[in-house]
Formats: sequence, structure tokens, C-alpha cells
Amino acid sequence: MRLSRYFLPILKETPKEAEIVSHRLMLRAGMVRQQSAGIYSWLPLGLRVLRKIERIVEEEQARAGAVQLLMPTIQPADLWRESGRYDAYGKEMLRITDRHERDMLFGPTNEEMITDIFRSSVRSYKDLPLNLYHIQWKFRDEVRPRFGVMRGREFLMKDAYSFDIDKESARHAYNRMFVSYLRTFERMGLQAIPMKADTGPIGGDMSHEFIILASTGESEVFLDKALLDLDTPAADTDFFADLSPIVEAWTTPYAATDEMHDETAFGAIAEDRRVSARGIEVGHIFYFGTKYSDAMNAKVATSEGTEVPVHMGSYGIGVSRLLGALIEAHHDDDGIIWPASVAPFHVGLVNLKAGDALTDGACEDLYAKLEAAGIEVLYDDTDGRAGAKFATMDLIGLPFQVVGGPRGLKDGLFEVKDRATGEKEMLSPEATLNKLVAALTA
RNA sequence: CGGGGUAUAGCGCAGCCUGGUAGCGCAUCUGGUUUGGGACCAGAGGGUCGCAAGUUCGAAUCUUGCUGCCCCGACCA
Repeated sequence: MRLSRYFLPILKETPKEAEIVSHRLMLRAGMVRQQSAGIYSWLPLGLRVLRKIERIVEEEQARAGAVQLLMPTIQPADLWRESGRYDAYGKEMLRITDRHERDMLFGPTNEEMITDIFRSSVRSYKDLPLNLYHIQWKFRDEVRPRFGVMRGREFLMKDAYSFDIDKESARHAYNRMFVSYLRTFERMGLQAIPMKADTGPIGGDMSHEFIILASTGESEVFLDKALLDLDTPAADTDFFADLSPIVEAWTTPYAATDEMHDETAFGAIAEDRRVSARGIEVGHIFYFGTKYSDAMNAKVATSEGTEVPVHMGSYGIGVSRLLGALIEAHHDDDGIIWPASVAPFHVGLVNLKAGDALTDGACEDLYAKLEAAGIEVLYDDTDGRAGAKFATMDLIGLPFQVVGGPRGLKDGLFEVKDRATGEKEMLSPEATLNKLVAALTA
């Protein structure tokens, strides 16, 4: 992509409404624009990251056996009257009346609707297990939206719903999502720790929040250092084998958010392994049994021919929130530092003297070769000044910057800078291409 | 929903106390000089001063009401 034809509205100054670093950087880097409290337009750069995150989520959901569909944002109130939540939900639910005076709502979640889809089509245990998910915009009319996209009213969420014949099968479904989440966040360059969450009226041990560690995180968390050294399950993990050893390995060491914190249990850990840090919740999984299948009459036939309500679980990932969480975890004073897997572009190619035959020729040539190699390049072909170009590249945080200027190119060399480490080296076009291909194409 | 702020050009701000018809920096446009870490000079365009009443000869400025947005708390993906 040529910067001269792109839309990248950089801000030199920080809009005063932005308090936390991710919000500031997202506004300054031209990723989002606030339209109302907690409601954002996604500008091209931000949208690219959102799509990268979605793609990773989709790949890992597929690996774990979840099947994607898409439900609407607007739902009929009647479904929610069936479950009893239409009255229970409160003012966080945005209620809408259509032209026929029918009660509608902008969905804050989709348990009712997915249960409706399920019950209309699935009748037999032979169709189970089933896990259906979608990635869709939700709306919760928070009293106080804040922290930019981390606490928006409108937000993009992946929500999966599992259906099983009994609680034991539901546990397997739960474990599949558990393992899938470990992989999903790891691929985004995030260290996510599963922490036991409040199970409410359902009880049991099947509810976990996935918390990423970031020094600017919203809540305090406590954990055993052992968790930081665990290996993420491999891509070839058999999700339909017994996953409980993996889940056990990740749930045995102590880890808790401040609301679930047990000072005594934490104190029992060896002192040098106690970690207290700050975290951001990016995922939440839980089993809720037959709560909705009972209320909405979603039954399946067992092998004995009897009918039982289906056991369900739901599994959320805050996709738009992850943008903020990623930046909280990966930035410095100059701007964002994107992990390559979610970076809006892989490489920022800077032509320091646009219009000059030498730099134009060398940059155009490298640009074409990088793109041909499957590397996503933002090519700054504008005639701005060097300092401003460097500052912009540092701000938007692409993993690599390649600088083509008259000084280096008279010797045939580009300067390649690693955004994360700040390391720079002068390389020939061939060496530049090889280095970037090696670093960015797995 | 309680508490506290704030609203003046695209962004960041001053002006308000003590009413006299709006200004600064950045950004934008034009011309010139520059050119490897957010250049310089000269000129130009751009504002219903959040909205509505009121006081006054006169309101960005004083009064009242409303609204938007932000922060702290309670709540939450």
C-alpha cells in the first residue's frame, strides 16, 4: 500500500479525552475515531488489525472444532422473554421499537438466539457435540464507557456456544475451548493466564477468565510464576483426545484476580514464585448447563430414546478490546510495537527523498519484491521530511522499518530497523528481502 | 447511578474573574528557502465561542435550564 493513496490521519497531539496509553495511541495512529461515548469508527489501519485478530481467532476456533455462523445484531424481544432475561437484563440492554411497534433489541449476547437455532434443527445425540460461534458486534449500554475500545458500548466479540448431551461431554467441549484460547492469545504475542472465575449459581470449576498481563492493566492479579513458564499447546494437538492433562497443568498453579484472590493460598506458594501484576481480561469461558435449554425447551434424544435438555457452555473473546489490550502490552514512548501476527502491515518502507531517481528506483523495486513475497508493506512514497516520516513509522509500530535514503543508497544499501529492539543495520536490497522474508513468513 | 471536571477553528489551548464584537501553537492552502529524527520565512483560508432562554445599549464573558464529553467510584467482554 502506498501511503500517498492511503488514509492515515495521524495526530501529533493527543486528544484530551484519551487518558490511557492504548486509547491515546489508537487515536494518534489514526486507527479509530470516536463517534459517541464508547462507540468508534474503525479507520483503515485499525480495521486491518481487527481483521488480523479475527483471522487468528477463526483459525484456532476451527482447529478446536467450532463452526462459524453469523447471527444478527438486532434481535426480537420475544426470544429474551422466553429465557426471562428481557426483564432481568436492565438498562444495559439497548431496546428498540420497530415501525410495527414490535419490541426489538440490539444484542448484548446471543445465548437465546443460538439456543433457538439449535432447537429448531437438532434433535438427536448423534448430532452432538456441536460448537457454533460467530464474530459479531454487540451493544451494552454501559453507564460509563471508558478506556477507548477496551470498554466500549459497541464492541466486537467472538462468542461460541457448545451443545452436549451431558455434563461430562460438556467438560470436553469446555476443555477444547480452554486449549484453543491458550493458542489464540499466544499467537497474538500475548501472555494470557487462565484464572478461575466466579461461576455464580451454576457452581463447579468450569469458568475461567483469560487475563493478559500488562503493567497498565485494569485489575490486580496474583499468580504462581510457574504459569509463565508453561508451554502453549502445539498446533497439532488432537482436540478430540483427552485434553484434561493440559487443562490441569494450566489450572493447578495458583492464579486469581483480586475478586477471587485467596491470600492464604497465595501465601503458601514459595515466595520467589509469587507474582502480583496487573491484567486485562480478554476472554471468558463458562459452562452453564441447562439454564437456557430448560427455559427454551431445547431437547435432544439420547441413545436410550429419552429426551433431555442439552448442556451448554459459552466462550467469549473480546475482539475489539484486544486491540487496546495488545497496545497496552506492546508499546513504548514513541508509539505502538505490533507483534508481527497482528500488525496492520509487516513493513514500513520509507523513501526519504521521493522524486529522486535513485531512491524512487530502489524503493519501488524493493516494494514490488516484498509484496511479491507475500509481505504486507506500507510504502511511504510521500515527499515529507525525514523526521516526520520516522516519527510516524514509530507511532504506528510496524515490526520493521526499511529506510531508503540517498545516503545509504549511493552505496546500494537500505537501513533496516527492528521496531521492537530499535536495532538498525545497513543491508543490500537482496539481504533486506531475505531478512524480511525469513523473519515474517513462517 | 453518586462525586468531580470540561465544552472557544481539524487537534491542543488562551481569553471569562473586571461585558465592548475572538486570539495563539500545530495542522491545511500558496510562494520561496530547506531536506537522514516531528524545518524556516512570507502570505492566505477556516470559528452559530455546545444548545436555549434571560440580564444588558452591548454577552465567549454575568444568570438559569438543558445537552455532549472526560475523570474517580459502583458495574461489566
